[in-house]
Amino acid sequence: MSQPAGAAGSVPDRSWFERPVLDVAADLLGSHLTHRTPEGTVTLRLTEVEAYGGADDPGSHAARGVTVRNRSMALAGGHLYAYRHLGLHTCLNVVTGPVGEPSAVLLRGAEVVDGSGLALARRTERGVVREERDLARGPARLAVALGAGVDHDGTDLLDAAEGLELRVSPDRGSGAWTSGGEVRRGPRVGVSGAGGDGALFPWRLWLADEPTVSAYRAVSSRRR
DNA sequence: GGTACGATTGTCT
DNA sequence: GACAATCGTACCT
Repeated sequence: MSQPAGAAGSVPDRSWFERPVLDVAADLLGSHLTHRTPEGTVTLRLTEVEAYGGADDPGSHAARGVTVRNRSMALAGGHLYAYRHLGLHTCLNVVTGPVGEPSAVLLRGAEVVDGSGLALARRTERGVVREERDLARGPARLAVALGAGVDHDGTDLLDAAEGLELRVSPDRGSGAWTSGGEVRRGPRVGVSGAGGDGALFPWRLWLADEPTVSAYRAVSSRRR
């Protein structure tokens, strides 16, 4: 398959991922994530992410240290941390920081810029897709559209043989967007516990005016 | 060994 | 707007 003209961005190196998690999160917005499989290729443009730190972040999986589930968070930056939530859904994270310092960026929303037919087919298998913007709006939907699951946990994005490739948006300058919408910041979605009110950790980042950004939902109090 | 709960989503009212 | 689905992990006894 030939590279489309004007293919967005460049492939970052390891040091790009080993920066502070908030810096990486901000720079991931607008970046393109491609997954090549035998059935086809899907490329996403990331529009919404959330940053999660280590022991200092009470909302993070790593708040109580590295465990079997979150061990991928402590890998070198540039790896993928994928986990199953509620036994139903898969959520994808890009690991940041150096080895042994768990932190990651949760991919919450994206626009399908290539392979929308394949993404739609994958999503339709799991339910009804009402609008095209819903293809990858929400972390679990994003994972389905991309064709990634928990078996991609620990995958290295810098290893081309894995079929996953990240390209940083060419619009990214030194920390500020010049086009394509501005970066907004707010409390993280659905995080319960000490980090739930978002006052201390407004680490959800998204691009303003993007229809693929998921709606904010406060922590719901549900009976069991 | 047992139990509570979660970085969600889809459906029903 | 509210709730059920569903299961692996963490924590407690």
